[in-house]
Amino acid sequence: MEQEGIKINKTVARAIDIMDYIATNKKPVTLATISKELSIPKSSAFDIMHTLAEKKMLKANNETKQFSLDVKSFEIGSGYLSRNDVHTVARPLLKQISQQTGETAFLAVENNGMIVYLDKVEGISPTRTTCVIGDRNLMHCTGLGKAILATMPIEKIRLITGGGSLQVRTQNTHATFNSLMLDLEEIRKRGYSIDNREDNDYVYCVAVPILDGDNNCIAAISISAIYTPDTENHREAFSQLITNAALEISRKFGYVNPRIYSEDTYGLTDIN
Amino acid sequence: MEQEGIKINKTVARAIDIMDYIATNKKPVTLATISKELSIPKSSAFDIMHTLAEKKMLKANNETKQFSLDVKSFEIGSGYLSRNDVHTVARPLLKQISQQTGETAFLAVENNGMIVYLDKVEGISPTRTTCVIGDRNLMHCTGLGKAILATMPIEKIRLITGGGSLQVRTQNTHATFNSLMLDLEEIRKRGYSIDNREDNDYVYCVAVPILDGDNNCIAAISISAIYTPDTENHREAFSQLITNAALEISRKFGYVNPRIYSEDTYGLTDIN
DNA sequence: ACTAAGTGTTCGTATTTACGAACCGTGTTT
DNA sequence: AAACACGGTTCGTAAATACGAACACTTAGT
Repeated sequence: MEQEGIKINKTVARAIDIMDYIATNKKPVTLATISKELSIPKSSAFDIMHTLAEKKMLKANNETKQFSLDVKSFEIGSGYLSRNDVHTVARPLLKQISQQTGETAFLAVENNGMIVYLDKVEGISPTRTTCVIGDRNLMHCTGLGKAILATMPIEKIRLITGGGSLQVRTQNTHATFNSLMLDLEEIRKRGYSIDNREDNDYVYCVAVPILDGDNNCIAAISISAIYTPDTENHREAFSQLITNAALEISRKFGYVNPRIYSEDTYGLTDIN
Repeated sequence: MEQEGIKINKTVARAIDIMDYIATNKKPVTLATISKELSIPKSSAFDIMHTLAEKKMLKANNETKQFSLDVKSFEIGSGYLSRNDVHTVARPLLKQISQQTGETAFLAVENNGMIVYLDKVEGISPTRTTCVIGDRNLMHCTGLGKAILATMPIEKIRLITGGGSLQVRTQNTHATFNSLMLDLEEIRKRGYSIDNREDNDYVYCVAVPILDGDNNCIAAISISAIYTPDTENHREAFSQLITNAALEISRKFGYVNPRIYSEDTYGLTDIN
């Protein structure tokens, strides 16, 4: 591992790791914590964190000696969305879907083997589902994640999931790689993924990937609702809406096939 | 200037500057551009940008050789909002205000002498106003900016605005420091700021600051509408709504005074 | 009251990075 | 087709950072 020719600059890598740690750990942290958790010498972390604070990336509380994120991190992060085409193209469609169904519509991308929620439009339903924008989640137990996995060659799926037994969240979560692969095959035939309480005991969701002109999966969108015994009755309507929206978005990125999961979409023909 | 005892780490400062540059310039940039614009030697910028790319902060397009922001920047930026208390406390109030008026409600903070838009809830009005979340704007010509300026001591206002002639955006923009100071004094008496087409020829807006237990201004909220000859008729209703909301939010941060601009709020008694 | 354990901070030097210059690859001009 | 311009990449060494150790300060324990 790490035999890449890329020369990693230790200082900037540490700066990012520190901000990432503070962003994911939902509490502000002290210099000592960072030093311990990330195995960075105190004096080194000191220099880095104080420059980050000077640059308004981190906010230093002089009383509690705790560091939290500051506005510049937000400004830079917003820059990602404002020039991320998927986001701007998808948003009106998400709104439309949310209005038509009363449920919440989501947009997510894959990154480092997990999904990252980019956007949501909450429905008016009193029992609507939600999530925190920017948060990560597992792929094998979410509708969005499975929709994306189904576009990938088997080697990549194995790499991401680990290939053996999978982390279980509910009674319905796929516990094994083989079980997941069978589901992915169905997803490809069906044209959309279903998450029937696999991530959360109360949430039902259908999702479809977004593809570009090179048949690369660049994102996925979903409709998500609180599960009730008659949720299945809405499945057909939900899947139609979400598939049409995904096709419309995909076409704006040059995708030309008439359906989302075509043979060209994924490099995989048999799952053995 | 800059005689602080803080030892700035050149490497992390540059890394932040690079991301900041890419975030504010709305186009992807090449290594050469960064090197020229930020006066960083090519070979140094090379190392930094490639580690940033490795860390998923930047995305490197191997064909066009252009760098843009990647998801991690978004994730980190989202971390700011999810633990920024003002944001979570203010959001439901913004929603409420937007529903009651049909117009757009905004939340912004001050940073480095400018306002940064943190959140908005767009109204249903077909002629609603909007902005890009995460963007910056001038203080002296916006309702949000003036509401915040009015809480500051005169030295700080002078520092931020430059103290002399001000950048003019419309016929109504304050062109001089003195003109602005007279307005701020009125704002303090009135309890809220008015932006009557000072930033944009078509936008009218009322705004109020959010204060914490130490009487520090931590943010501002506003209602913004397309200007029409009868917009003034809504002023009283708008200002009541926004002031009540600001007081409600401020109290959650320990603010105890019965009105927003009390004598304790700002260190300033006369403007000469 | 003293000790101990926890912070953050400073400082000198071993270690790492920075960066000028040379190189490579592409596309454009002459 | 040679020369040029303009981008990215590599490399050796001057220059800047990293970091162990010592220090200072606060809080908790005995």
